[in-house]
Amino acid sequence: MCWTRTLPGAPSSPGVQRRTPYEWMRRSVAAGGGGGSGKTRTKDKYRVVYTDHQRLELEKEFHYSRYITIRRKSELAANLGLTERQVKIWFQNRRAKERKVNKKKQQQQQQPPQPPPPAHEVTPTPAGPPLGALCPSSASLLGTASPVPVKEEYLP
DNA sequence: TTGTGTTTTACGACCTCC
DNA sequence: GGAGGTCGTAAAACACAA
Repeated sequence: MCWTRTLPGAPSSPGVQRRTPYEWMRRSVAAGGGGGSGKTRTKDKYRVVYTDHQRLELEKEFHYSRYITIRRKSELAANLGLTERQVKIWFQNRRAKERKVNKKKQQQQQQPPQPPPPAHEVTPTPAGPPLGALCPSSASLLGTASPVPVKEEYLP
């Protein structure tokens, strides 16, 4: 993901208009977030699309720790207007995505070298960019560069 | 504009840990 | 036993080439 898409309301893409998040919020409050009534997969709305803000906060949390604590989960859910279940599933899916990406990278490294791209396309950071390099907009919003400060919740 | 491939939510099945 | 993990998958949302 990495905010390379034209996300609505994303700071890095002010002029681009994707389907406004408020539209789906309006239509799917009951379906989205489980509506507090259990099933979230309804005929009316199969799945909701999280807002940039929700995704950003979740991503930030994921950068702090790939496994969220119960306490942080409930806090985040309350702050973002999601259910704890949604937060949990988001982290599960996010970890799955990371594994998938890592697997892909490994496969690419094991493959024989591809024909060299034109000189102007050679990337200067072949050794795996830091988090911020992959997600510049996210990184800028994170505020700090990679040694990420440990949140007090994660301290013993 | 449309067809197609990718990404993103959400779930069920199964497994592990306390 | 319940909560939460992975894995696989469905389907909507999205990006992009033709």
